[in-house]
Amino acid sequence: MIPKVRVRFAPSPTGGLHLGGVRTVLYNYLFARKYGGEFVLRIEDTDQSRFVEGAEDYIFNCLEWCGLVPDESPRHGGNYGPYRQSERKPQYREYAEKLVEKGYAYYAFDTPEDLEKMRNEFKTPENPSPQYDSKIRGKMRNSVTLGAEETAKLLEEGTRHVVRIKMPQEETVSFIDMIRGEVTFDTSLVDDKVLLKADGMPTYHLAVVVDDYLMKITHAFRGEEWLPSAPVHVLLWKYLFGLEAMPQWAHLPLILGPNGKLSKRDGAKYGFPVFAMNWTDPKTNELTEGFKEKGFLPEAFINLLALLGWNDGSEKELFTIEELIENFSMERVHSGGAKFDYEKAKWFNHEWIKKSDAAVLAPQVKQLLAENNISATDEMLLAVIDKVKDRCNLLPDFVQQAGFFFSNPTTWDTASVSPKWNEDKKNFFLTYINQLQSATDWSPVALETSFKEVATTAGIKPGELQLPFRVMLVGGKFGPPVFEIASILGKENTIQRIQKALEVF
RNA sequence: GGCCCGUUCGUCUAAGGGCUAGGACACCACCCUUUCACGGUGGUGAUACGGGUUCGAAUCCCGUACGGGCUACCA
Repeated sequence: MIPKVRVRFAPSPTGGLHLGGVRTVLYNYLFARKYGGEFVLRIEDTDQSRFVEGAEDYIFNCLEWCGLVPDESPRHGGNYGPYRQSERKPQYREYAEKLVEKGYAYYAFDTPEDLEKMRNEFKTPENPSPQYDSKIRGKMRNSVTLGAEETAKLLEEGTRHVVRIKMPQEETVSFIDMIRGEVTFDTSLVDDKVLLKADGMPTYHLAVVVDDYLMKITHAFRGEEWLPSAPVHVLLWKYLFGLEAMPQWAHLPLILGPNGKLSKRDGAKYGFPVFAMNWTDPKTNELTEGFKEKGFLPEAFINLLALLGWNDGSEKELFTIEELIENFSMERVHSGGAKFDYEKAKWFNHEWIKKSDAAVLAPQVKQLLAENNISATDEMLLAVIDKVKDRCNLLPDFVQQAGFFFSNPTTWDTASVSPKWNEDKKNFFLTYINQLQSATDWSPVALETSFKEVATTAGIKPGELQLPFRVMLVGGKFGPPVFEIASILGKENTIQRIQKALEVF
Protein backbone atom coordinates (compact mmCIF):
# COMPACT_ATOMS: atom_id res chain seq x y z
CA MET A 1 0.00 0.00 0.00
CA ILE A 2 1.31 3.41 -0.91
CA PRO A 3 1.18 5.65 2.15
CA LYS A 4 -0.95 8.74 1.94
CA VAL A 5 0.98 11.84 0.97
CA ARG A 6 1.69 14.01 3.99
CA VAL A 7 3.73 17.18 3.77
CA ARG A 8 4.54 19.87 6.27
CA PHE A 9 5.58 23.48 6.49
CA ALA A 10 7.54 24.17 9.63
CA PRO A 11 8.23 27.83 10.23
CA SER A 12 9.81 29.24 13.32
CA PRO A 13 7.63 32.00 14.72
CA THR A 14 10.29 34.65 14.87
CA GLY A 15 9.06 37.41 12.58
CA GLY A 16 7.54 38.19 9.23
CA LEU A 17 6.78 35.49 6.68
CA HIS A 18 8.78 36.22 3.58
CA LEU A 19 8.46 35.35 -0.09
CA GLY A 20 10.53 32.21 0.09
CA GLY A 21 8.53 30.93 3.03
CA VAL A 22 5.26 31.48 1.26
CA ARG A 23 6.56 29.75 -1.82
CA THR A 24 7.57 26.77 0.29
CA VAL A 25 4.07 26.69 1.75
CA LEU A 26 2.64 26.94 -1.72
CA TYR A 27 4.64 24.05 -3.14
CA ASN A 28 3.72 21.95 -0.12
CA TYR A 29 0.09 22.84 -0.55
CA LEU A 30 0.02 22.18 -4.28
CA PHE A 31 1.74 18.86 -3.84
CA ALA A 32 -0.64 17.77 -1.08
CA ARG A 33 -3.73 18.79 -3.03
CA LYS A 34 -2.53 17.25 -6.24
CA TYR A 35 -2.02 13.87 -4.64
CA GLY A 36 -4.99 14.01 -2.31
CA GLY A 37 -2.70 14.22 0.69
CA GLU A 38 -2.55 16.24 3.86
CA PHE A 39 -0.78 19.49 4.54
CA VAL A 40 0.51 19.95 8.08
CA LEU A 41 1.68 23.13 9.71
CA ARG A 42 4.14 22.56 12.51
CA ILE A 43 5.56 25.34 14.62
CA GLU A 44 9.32 25.05 15.11
CA ASP A 45 9.63 26.97 18.34
CA THR A 46 12.47 25.09 20.00
CA ASP A 47 14.51 28.23 20.49
CA GLN A 48 12.76 30.01 23.30
CA SER A 49 15.27 32.85 23.21
CA ARG A 50 13.91 33.79 19.81
CA PHE A 51 10.27 33.72 20.76
CA VAL A 52 8.42 36.66 19.26
CA GLU A 53 5.03 37.68 20.50
CA GLY A 54 2.34 37.46 17.85
CA ALA A 55 4.44 35.74 15.24
CA GLU A 56 2.38 32.57 15.25
CA ASP A 57 -0.91 34.43 14.81
CA TYR A 58 0.71 36.36 12.04
CA ILE A 59 1.70 33.20 10.18
CA PHE A 60 -1.87 31.95 10.30
CA ASN A 61 -3.14 35.28 9.04
CA CYS A 62 -0.77 35.18 6.11
CA LEU A 63 -1.74 31.64 5.19
CA GLU A 64 -5.38 32.55 5.36
CA TRP A 65 -4.91 35.58 3.14
CA CYS A 66 -3.06 33.42 0.64
CA GLY A 67 -5.73 30.75 0.78
CA LEU A 68 -3.18 28.12 1.80
CA VAL A 69 -4.89 26.73 4.85
CA PRO A 70 -3.34 23.67 6.52
CA ASP A 71 -5.28 20.50 7.27
CA GLU A 72 -3.49 20.01 10.57
CA SER A 73 -1.89 22.61 12.82
CA PRO A 74 -1.99 23.96 16.38
CA ARG A 75 -5.19 25.74 15.30
CA HIS A 76 -6.79 23.14 13.12
CA GLY A 77 -5.99 20.12 15.26
CA GLY A 78 -5.23 16.66 13.88
CA ASN A 79 -4.20 13.20 15.00
CA TYR A 80 -0.48 13.86 15.22
CA GLY A 81 -0.34 16.69 17.72
CA PRO A 82 0.80 18.60 19.49
CA TYR A 83 1.90 20.71 16.55
CA ARG A 84 4.18 23.04 18.47
CA GLN A 85 7.57 21.55 19.12
CA SER A 86 7.82 23.28 22.47
CA GLU A 87 4.87 21.16 23.53
CA ARG A 88 6.56 17.99 22.36
CA LYS A 89 9.69 18.56 24.42
CA PRO A 90 9.68 15.35 26.53
CA GLN A 91 9.83 12.97 23.62
CA TYR A 92 12.98 14.33 22.03
CA ARG A 93 15.22 13.42 24.97
CA GLU A 94 14.13 9.82 24.63
CA TYR A 95 15.37 9.65 21.05
CA ALA A 96 18.57 11.48 21.88
CA GLU A 97 19.35 8.97 24.59
CA LYS A 98 18.55 6.09 22.34
CA LEU A 99 21.20 7.43 19.97
CA VAL A 100 23.73 7.68 22.78
CA GLU A 101 23.01 4.10 23.83
CA LYS A 102 23.59 2.86 20.33
CA GLY A 103 26.83 4.81 20.11
CA TYR A 104 25.63 7.23 17.46
CA ALA A 105 25.70 10.23 19.73
CA TYR A 106 27.40 11.38 22.94
CA TYR A 107 27.07 13.77 25.84
CA ALA A 108 29.15 16.93 25.69
CA PHE A 109 29.79 19.09 28.72
CA ASP A 110 31.63 21.94 27.07
CA THR A 111 30.46 25.36 28.10
CA PRO A 112 29.89 28.14 25.58
CA GLU A 113 33.20 29.56 26.76
CA ASP A 114 34.95 26.26 26.08
CA LEU A 115 33.56 26.29 22.58
CA GLU A 116 34.65 29.80 21.92
CA LYS A 117 38.10 29.00 23.23
CA MET A 118 38.29 26.00 20.94
CA ARG A 119 37.29 28.04 17.93
CA ASN A 120 39.87 30.68 18.67
CA GLU A 121 42.56 28.13 19.36
CA PHE A 122 42.10 26.22 16.14
CA LYS A 123 41.29 29.13 13.94
CA THR A 124 43.81 29.60 11.14
CA PRO A 125 43.70 31.53 7.86
CA GLU A 126 43.12 28.23 6.08
CA ASN A 127 40.39 27.22 8.49
CA PRO A 128 38.57 30.34 9.67
CA SER A 129 35.71 28.44 11.28
CA PRO A 130 36.81 25.27 13.04
CA GLN A 131 34.08 22.74 13.62
CA TYR A 132 33.33 20.46 16.52
CA ASP A 133 34.02 17.40 14.43
CA SER A 134 35.67 14.00 14.70
CA LYS A 135 39.12 15.58 14.82
CA ILE A 136 38.29 18.03 17.61
CA ARG A 137 35.97 15.67 19.47
CA GLY A 138 38.87 13.97 21.24
CA LYS A 139 40.07 17.24 22.69
CA MET A 140 36.84 18.33 24.31
CA ARG A 141 34.90 17.47 27.45
CA ASN A 142 32.45 14.81 26.39
CA SER A 143 31.48 11.23 27.08
CA VAL A 144 33.90 10.04 24.42
CA THR A 145 36.94 11.54 26.16
CA LEU A 146 35.73 11.35 29.76
CA GLY A 147 34.77 7.68 29.88
CA ALA A 148 31.66 6.04 31.21
CA GLU A 149 32.32 6.53 34.89
CA GLU A 150 33.11 10.21 34.78
CA THR A 151 30.23 10.81 32.42
CA ALA A 152 27.81 9.03 34.70
CA LYS A 153 29.04 11.11 37.60
CA LEU A 154 28.64 14.41 35.77
CA LEU A 155 25.17 13.40 34.64
CA GLU A 156 24.31 12.41 38.19
CA GLU A 157 25.37 15.83 39.44
CA GLY A 158 23.12 17.46 36.89
CA THR A 159 25.94 19.07 34.96
CA ARG A 160 24.69 21.08 32.02
CA HIS A 161 25.27 19.16 28.83
CA VAL A 162 24.15 18.70 25.27
CA VAL A 163 23.89 15.63 23.09
CA ARG A 164 25.88 15.65 19.88
CA ILE A 165 25.72 13.32 16.95
CA LYS A 166 28.92 11.35 16.45
CA MET A 167 29.59 11.79 12.77
CA PRO A 168 31.24 8.68 11.35
CA GLN A 169 34.63 8.79 9.68
CA GLU A 170 34.92 8.59 5.93
CA GLU A 171 31.49 7.43 5.11
CA THR A 172 29.58 8.64 2.12
CA VAL A 173 26.03 9.73 2.66
CA SER A 174 23.85 10.33 -0.33
CA PHE A 175 20.20 10.67 -1.09
CA ILE A 176 18.01 11.47 -4.03
CA ASP A 177 16.68 14.98 -4.04
CA MET A 178 13.48 15.38 -6.05
CA ILE A 179 14.83 18.50 -7.71
CA ARG A 180 18.57 17.90 -7.89
CA GLY A 181 18.94 14.18 -8.20
CA GLU A 182 21.63 12.43 -6.19
CA VAL A 183 23.48 14.56 -3.67
CA THR A 184 26.55 13.17 -1.94
CA PHE A 185 28.47 14.13 1.20
CA ASP A 186 31.60 12.93 2.96
CA THR A 187 30.72 12.49 6.63
CA SER A 188 34.26 13.32 7.72
CA LEU A 189 33.63 16.88 6.68
CA VAL A 190 30.41 17.35 8.60
CA ASP A 191 30.54 18.45 12.23
CA ASP A 192 29.05 16.80 15.31
CA LYS A 193 25.88 18.85 15.39
CA VAL A 194 24.13 19.41 18.67
CA LEU A 195 20.92 17.39 18.78
CA LEU A 196 19.67 18.17 22.26
CA LYS A 197 20.42 21.51 23.84
CA ALA A 198 21.35 22.12 27.46
CA ASP A 199 17.84 23.30 28.19
CA GLY A 200 16.49 19.95 27.06
CA MET A 201 15.03 21.30 23.84
CA PRO A 202 16.00 19.63 20.61
CA THR A 203 17.74 21.51 17.85
CA TYR A 204 16.15 21.63 14.46
CA HIS A 205 18.22 18.62 13.39
CA LEU A 206 16.72 16.23 15.92
CA ALA A 207 13.28 17.74 15.91
CA VAL A 208 12.79 17.66 12.17
CA VAL A 209 13.64 13.97 11.99
CA VAL A 210 11.66 12.88 15.03
CA ASP A 211 8.61 14.91 14.11
CA ASP A 212 8.62 14.01 10.45
CA TYR A 213 8.68 10.40 11.56
CA LEU A 214 6.00 10.74 14.19
CA MET A 215 3.80 12.80 11.91
CA LYS A 216 4.24 10.30 9.08
CA ILE A 217 5.57 12.89 6.66
CA THR A 218 6.16 11.38 3.21
CA HIS A 219 7.72 14.32 1.38
CA ALA A 220 9.84 17.00 2.99
CA PHE A 221 10.30 20.31 1.18
CA ARG A 222 12.51 23.06 2.49
CA GLY A 223 14.86 25.77 1.29
CA GLU A 224 18.21 25.03 -0.26
CA GLU A 225 19.97 26.52 2.76
CA TRP A 226 19.29 23.19 4.49
CA LEU A 227 21.20 21.12 2.01
CA PRO A 228 24.52 21.20 3.92
CA SER A 229 22.92 19.69 7.01
CA ALA A 230 20.95 17.08 5.09
CA PRO A 231 23.56 14.34 5.75
CA VAL A 232 22.96 14.77 9.48
CA HIS A 233 19.26 14.26 8.93
CA VAL A 234 19.76 11.27 6.66
CA LEU A 235 22.02 9.65 9.24
CA LEU A 236 19.50 10.28 12.00
CA TRP A 237 16.85 8.60 9.92
CA LYS A 238 19.14 5.68 9.37
CA TYR A 239 19.98 5.34 13.08
CA LEU A 240 16.53 5.93 14.45
CA PHE A 241 13.83 4.81 12.06
CA GLY A 242 15.46 3.26 9.02
CA LEU A 243 16.05 4.82 5.64
CA GLU A 244 12.98 3.11 4.16
CA ALA A 245 10.79 5.33 6.29
CA MET A 246 12.56 8.55 5.37
CA PRO A 247 10.52 11.10 3.44
CA GLN A 248 11.59 12.12 -0.03
CA TRP A 249 13.46 15.37 0.11
CA ALA A 250 13.21 18.36 -2.15
CA HIS A 251 15.48 21.34 -1.51
CA LEU A 252 13.91 24.37 -3.11
CA PRO A 253 16.09 26.95 -4.83
CA LEU A 254 16.48 30.21 -3.00
CA ILE A 255 14.71 33.40 -3.91
CA LEU A 256 17.36 36.05 -4.25
CA GLY A 257 17.18 39.77 -3.72
CA PRO A 258 19.49 42.26 -5.37
CA ASN A 259 22.31 41.11 -3.06
CA GLY A 260 21.79 37.41 -2.61
CA LYS A 261 19.42 35.52 -0.38
CA LEU A 262 16.33 37.44 0.55
CA SER A 263 16.27 37.54 4.30
CA LYS A 264 13.78 38.70 6.84
CA ARG A 265 16.02 41.50 7.90
CA ASP A 266 15.94 43.03 4.46
CA GLY A 267 12.43 44.26 5.04
CA ALA A 268 11.38 46.66 2.34
CA LYS A 269 14.72 48.31 1.81
CA TYR A 270 14.87 47.21 -1.82
CA GLY A 271 11.80 49.24 -2.66
CA PHE A 272 9.51 46.25 -2.69
CA PRO A 273 7.90 44.18 0.04
CA VAL A 274 9.40 40.89 1.12
CA PHE A 275 6.71 39.83 3.58
CA ALA A 276 3.29 38.49 2.70
CA MET A 277 1.57 40.90 5.07
CA ASN A 278 2.51 43.88 7.20
CA TRP A 279 4.69 42.89 10.11
CA THR A 280 5.36 45.05 13.12
CA ASP A 281 8.25 44.02 15.29
CA PRO A 282 6.86 44.00 18.82
CA LYS A 283 10.17 45.09 20.29
CA THR A 284 11.16 47.93 18.03
CA ASN A 285 7.69 48.75 16.72
CA GLU A 286 9.22 48.84 13.29
CA LEU A 287 6.69 48.21 10.54
CA THR A 288 7.61 46.26 7.42
CA GLU A 289 5.13 46.52 4.60
CA GLY A 290 3.62 43.38 3.11
CA PHE A 291 2.38 42.44 -0.34
CA LYS A 292 -1.20 42.52 0.85
CA GLU A 293 -1.03 46.06 2.09
CA LYS A 294 0.97 47.15 -0.92
CA GLY A 295 -2.07 46.29 -2.98
CA PHE A 296 -1.49 42.79 -4.28
CA LEU A 297 -4.32 40.37 -4.84
CA PRO A 298 -3.69 37.02 -3.14
CA GLU A 299 -4.34 35.21 -6.42
CA ALA A 300 -1.63 37.26 -8.09
CA PHE A 301 0.77 36.77 -5.22
CA ILE A 302 0.33 33.01 -5.36
CA ASN A 303 0.57 33.01 -9.13
CA LEU A 304 3.81 34.94 -9.26
CA LEU A 305 5.38 32.88 -6.49
CA ALA A 306 4.46 29.64 -8.21
CA LEU A 307 6.16 30.78 -11.40
CA LEU A 308 9.30 31.85 -9.58
CA GLY A 309 11.24 28.65 -10.16
CA TRP A 310 8.54 26.54 -11.71
CA ASN A 311 6.62 26.37 -14.97
CA ASP A 312 4.40 23.77 -16.54
CA GLY A 313 6.48 23.47 -19.69
CA SER A 314 4.09 25.52 -21.78
CA GLU A 315 4.09 29.25 -22.27
CA LYS A 316 1.19 29.75 -19.92
CA GLU A 317 1.93 32.14 -17.09
CA LEU A 318 -1.43 32.97 -15.58
CA PHE A 319 -2.71 30.22 -13.34
CA THR A 320 -5.55 29.93 -10.90
CA ILE A 321 -4.84 27.91 -7.79
CA GLU A 322 -6.86 25.04 -9.26
CA GLU A 323 -4.76 25.08 -12.40
CA LEU A 324 -1.61 25.13 -10.32
CA ILE A 325 -2.76 22.10 -8.36
CA GLU A 326 -3.53 20.25 -11.51
CA ASN A 327 -0.28 21.04 -13.28
CA PHE A 328 2.27 21.23 -10.49
CA SER A 329 5.14 18.81 -10.34
CA MET A 330 8.25 18.94 -8.20
CA GLU A 331 10.32 17.61 -11.09
CA ARG A 332 9.69 20.79 -13.03
CA VAL A 333 11.02 23.02 -10.30
CA HIS A 334 14.10 24.80 -11.58
CA SER A 335 17.23 24.05 -9.59
CA GLY A 336 18.90 27.44 -9.80
CA GLY A 337 18.10 30.34 -7.49
CA ALA A 338 15.78 33.02 -8.82
CA LYS A 339 16.24 36.73 -8.45
CA PHE A 340 12.98 38.39 -7.53
CA ASP A 341 11.75 40.85 -10.15
CA TYR A 342 9.31 43.35 -8.72
CA GLU A 343 8.35 44.71 -12.15
CA LYS A 344 7.17 41.31 -13.22
CA ALA A 345 5.40 40.87 -9.91
CA LYS A 346 3.41 44.02 -10.62
CA TRP A 347 2.58 42.72 -14.06
CA PHE A 348 1.08 39.59 -12.53
CA ASN A 349 -1.02 41.74 -10.24
CA HIS A 350 -2.11 43.91 -13.14
CA GLU A 351 -3.25 40.84 -15.03
CA TRP A 352 -5.21 39.61 -12.04
CA ILE A 353 -6.85 42.96 -11.49
CA LYS A 354 -7.90 42.97 -15.13
CA LYS A 355 -9.43 39.54 -14.95
CA SER A 356 -11.15 40.08 -11.60
CA ASP A 357 -14.84 40.93 -11.51
CA ALA A 358 -15.64 44.46 -10.47
CA ALA A 359 -17.83 43.03 -7.74
CA VAL A 360 -14.87 41.20 -6.24
CA LEU A 361 -12.69 44.29 -6.32
CA ALA A 362 -15.41 46.66 -5.13
CA PRO A 363 -15.13 46.23 -1.34
CA GLN A 364 -11.39 46.78 -1.38
CA VAL A 365 -11.59 49.72 -3.74
CA LYS A 366 -14.32 51.27 -1.64
CA GLN A 367 -12.18 50.88 1.45
CA LEU A 368 -9.18 52.44 -0.25
CA LEU A 369 -11.26 55.38 -1.43
CA ALA A 370 -12.70 55.82 2.04
CA GLU A 371 -9.20 55.99 3.46
CA ASN A 372 -8.69 58.93 1.14
CA ASN A 373 -11.91 60.60 2.26
CA ILE A 374 -13.77 59.68 -0.88
CA SER A 375 -17.10 57.99 -0.41
CA ALA A 376 -18.07 55.88 -3.35
CA THR A 377 -21.68 55.16 -4.18
CA ASP A 378 -22.35 51.52 -4.84
CA GLU A 379 -24.41 52.14 -8.00
CA MET A 380 -21.53 53.86 -9.73
CA LEU A 381 -18.68 51.87 -8.25
CA LEU A 382 -18.99 48.72 -10.35
CA ALA A 383 -19.21 50.63 -13.61
CA VAL A 384 -16.26 52.76 -12.61
CA ILE A 385 -14.09 49.78 -11.66
CA ASP A 386 -14.81 48.11 -14.98
CA LYS A 387 -13.82 51.28 -16.77
CA VAL A 388 -10.53 51.85 -14.98
CA LYS A 389 -9.13 48.50 -13.87
CA ASP A 390 -7.08 48.18 -17.05
CA ARG A 391 -4.90 50.99 -15.82
CA CYS A 392 -4.26 49.76 -12.30
CA ASN A 393 -1.22 47.72 -11.33
CA LEU A 394 -1.74 47.82 -7.60
CA LEU A 395 -4.99 48.28 -5.71
CA PRO A 396 -4.12 51.78 -4.45
CA ASP A 397 -3.91 52.89 -8.09
CA PHE A 398 -7.70 52.91 -7.99
CA VAL A 399 -7.57 55.98 -5.78
CA GLN A 400 -6.24 58.08 -8.60
CA GLN A 401 -7.98 56.24 -11.41
CA ALA A 402 -11.41 56.02 -9.83
CA GLY A 403 -11.44 58.71 -7.15
CA PHE A 404 -12.41 61.60 -9.39
CA PHE A 405 -15.69 59.93 -10.32
CA PHE A 406 -16.86 60.40 -6.77
CA SER A 407 -15.35 63.72 -5.84
CA ASN A 408 -15.17 66.84 -7.94
CA PRO A 409 -11.71 68.07 -8.87
CA THR A 410 -10.32 70.73 -6.59
CA THR A 411 -7.18 71.29 -8.58
CA TRP A 412 -6.78 71.30 -12.34
CA ASP A 413 -3.85 70.67 -14.58
CA THR A 414 -4.16 74.14 -16.04
CA ALA A 415 -0.65 74.02 -17.43
CA SER A 416 -1.91 71.58 -20.05
CA VAL A 417 -4.84 73.79 -20.95
CA SER A 418 -3.85 77.43 -20.58
CA PRO A 419 -1.41 77.79 -23.47
CA LYS A 420 -4.14 77.08 -26.00
CA TRP A 421 -7.07 78.42 -24.06
CA ASN A 422 -9.08 81.30 -25.53
CA GLU A 423 -12.43 83.03 -25.61
CA ASP A 424 -13.68 80.88 -28.48
CA LYS A 425 -13.12 77.75 -26.53
CA LYS A 426 -14.77 79.19 -23.48
CA ASN A 427 -17.79 80.10 -25.59
CA PHE A 428 -17.86 76.62 -27.00
CA PHE A 429 -18.24 75.14 -23.56
CA LEU A 430 -20.94 77.64 -22.68
CA THR A 431 -22.84 76.53 -25.76
CA TYR A 432 -22.16 72.89 -25.03
CA ILE A 433 -23.61 73.29 -21.56
CA ASN A 434 -26.82 74.54 -23.11
CA GLN A 435 -26.82 71.63 -25.44
CA LEU A 436 -26.32 69.23 -22.53
CA GLN A 437 -29.12 70.80 -20.48
CA SER A 438 -31.64 69.65 -23.03
CA ALA A 439 -30.00 66.32 -23.86
CA THR A 440 -32.15 63.26 -23.45
CA ASP A 441 -29.65 60.64 -24.58
CA TRP A 442 -26.74 60.53 -22.12
CA SER A 443 -24.78 57.72 -23.72
CA PRO A 444 -21.11 58.25 -24.54
CA VAL A 445 -21.86 58.11 -28.24
CA ALA A 446 -24.60 60.73 -28.03
CA LEU A 447 -22.41 62.99 -25.93
CA GLU A 448 -19.59 62.73 -28.38
CA THR A 449 -21.84 63.37 -31.35
CA SER A 450 -23.30 66.54 -29.92
CA PHE A 451 -19.87 67.66 -28.74
CA LYS A 452 -18.55 67.40 -32.27
CA GLU A 453 -21.58 69.10 -33.77
CA VAL A 454 -21.25 72.09 -31.50
CA ALA A 455 -17.51 72.24 -32.12
CA THR A 456 -17.94 72.14 -35.87
CA THR A 457 -20.55 74.87 -35.72
CA ALA A 458 -18.16 76.96 -33.65
CA GLY A 459 -15.43 76.32 -36.19
CA ILE A 460 -13.08 74.58 -33.74
CA LYS A 461 -11.51 71.18 -34.23
CA PRO A 462 -13.17 68.78 -31.76
CA GLY A 463 -9.80 67.32 -30.93
CA GLU A 464 -8.57 70.59 -29.54
CA LEU A 465 -11.46 70.69 -27.14
CA GLN A 466 -11.20 67.21 -25.77
CA LEU A 467 -8.21 67.82 -23.55
CA PRO A 468 -9.75 70.85 -21.83
CA PHE A 469 -12.96 68.87 -21.42
CA ARG A 470 -11.03 66.03 -19.79
CA VAL A 471 -9.22 68.33 -17.40
CA MET A 472 -12.57 69.89 -16.47
CA LEU A 473 -14.05 66.53 -15.53
CA VAL A 474 -10.98 64.76 -14.19
CA GLY A 475 -8.61 67.46 -13.05
CA GLY A 476 -5.71 65.93 -14.94
CA LYS A 477 -4.58 64.10 -18.04
CA PHE A 478 -5.64 60.61 -17.14
CA GLY A 479 -8.64 58.34 -16.96
CA PRO A 480 -10.84 56.50 -19.44
CA PRO A 481 -12.27 58.07 -22.63
CA VAL A 482 -13.74 61.43 -21.72
CA PHE A 483 -17.28 60.84 -23.02
CA GLU A 484 -17.50 57.66 -21.01
CA ILE A 485 -16.56 59.62 -17.94
CA ALA A 486 -19.25 62.21 -18.65
CA SER A 487 -21.75 59.45 -19.23
CA ILE A 488 -21.06 57.90 -15.85
CA LEU A 489 -20.94 61.26 -14.08
CA GLY A 490 -24.45 62.14 -15.26
CA LYS A 491 -25.89 65.37 -16.54
CA GLU A 492 -25.97 67.44 -13.42
CA ASN A 493 -22.48 66.66 -12.24
CA THR A 494 -20.94 67.01 -15.69
CA ILE A 495 -22.40 70.46 -16.19
CA GLN A 496 -21.40 71.44 -12.71
CA ARG A 497 -17.79 70.42 -13.31
CA ILE A 498 -17.64 72.35 -16.59
CA GLN A 499 -18.98 75.48 -14.95
CA LYS A 500 -16.60 75.22 -12.05
CA ALA A 501 -13.60 74.72 -14.31
CA LEU A 502 -14.62 77.62 -16.50
CA GLU A 503 -14.14 79.88 -13.49
CA VAL A 504 -10.59 78.65 -13.09
CA PHE A 505 -9.27 78.36 -16.64
C1' G B 1 39.44 28.63 3.94
C1' G B 2 36.34 23.96 3.69
C1' C B 3 31.87 21.64 2.03
C1' C B 4 27.38 21.72 -0.90
C1' C B 5 24.32 23.70 -4.78
C1' G B 6 23.93 26.39 -9.10
C1' U B 7 25.14 29.03 -14.18
C1' U B 8 20.43 30.20 -21.39
C1' C B 9 18.61 37.66 -23.25
C1' G B 10 19.04 43.04 -17.76
C1' U B 11 15.06 39.60 -14.97
C1' C B 12 11.84 34.87 -14.77
C1' U B 13 12.28 30.89 -17.96
C1' A B 14 11.47 26.96 -22.64
C1' A B 15 14.31 23.77 -25.65
C1' G B 16 15.19 16.14 -21.41
C1' G B 17 21.94 15.33 -28.64
C1' G B 18 19.48 17.28 -34.37
C1' C B 19 15.54 23.12 -38.08
C1' U B 20 17.45 30.72 -38.10
C1' A B 21 17.95 28.96 -29.25
C1' G B 22 11.16 30.01 -28.13
C1' G B 23 8.00 32.87 -24.57
C1' A B 24 7.05 36.50 -20.62
C1' C B 25 8.54 41.13 -17.75
C1' A B 26 11.28 45.50 -18.66
C1' C B 27 13.10 48.68 -22.66
C1' C B 28 12.65 50.92 -27.81
C1' A B 29 9.73 51.88 -32.39
C1' C B 30 5.21 51.85 -34.97
C1' C B 31 -0.33 51.11 -35.13
C1' C B 32 -4.86 52.09 -32.36
C1' U B 33 -6.19 56.38 -29.27
C1' U B 34 -6.32 64.11 -29.97
C1' U B 35 -5.29 62.02 -22.02
C1' C B 36 -3.21 57.76 -19.78
C1' A B 37 -3.72 52.82 -20.23
C1' C B 38 -5.47 48.17 -22.60
C1' G B 39 -4.69 45.90 -27.21
C1' G B 40 -1.85 44.91 -31.90
C1' U B 41 2.80 44.68 -34.87
C1' G B 42 7.96 44.76 -34.91
C1' G B 43 12.87 45.44 -32.63
C1' U B 44 17.35 45.37 -29.27
C1' G B 45 19.03 41.33 -26.26
C1' A B 46 21.44 34.97 -23.92
C1' U B 47 23.63 29.32 -24.00
C1' A B 48 30.24 32.02 -18.58
C1' C B 49 35.12 30.05 -20.45
C1' G B 50 38.38 25.89 -21.97
C1' G B 51 38.78 20.98 -23.07
C1' G B 52 36.74 16.38 -24.33
C1' U B 53 32.58 12.38 -26.03
C1' U B 54 29.71 12.55 -30.77
C1' C B 55 28.37 12.74 -37.67
C1' G B 56 26.13 16.47 -34.54
C1' A B 57 26.33 19.56 -27.77
C1' A B 58 22.64 24.85 -24.54
C1' U B 59 21.80 19.62 -23.56
C1' C B 60 26.58 14.28 -21.60
C1' C B 61 31.78 14.24 -19.01
C1' C B 62 36.13 16.93 -16.91
C1' G B 63 38.51 21.42 -15.53
C1' U B 64 38.37 26.78 -14.70
C1' A B 65 35.73 31.11 -13.62
C1' C B 66 31.70 33.37 -11.50
C1' G B 67 27.30 33.39 -8.29
C1' G B 68 24.73 31.54 -4.03
C1' G B 69 24.15 28.74 0.46
C1' C B 70 26.16 26.44 4.87
C1' U B 71 30.11 26.35 8.25
C1' A B 72 25.69 28.40 16.34
C1' C B 73 23.46 24.81 22.37
C1' C B 74 19.24 29.82 15.20
C1' A B 75 15.90 27.91 12.19
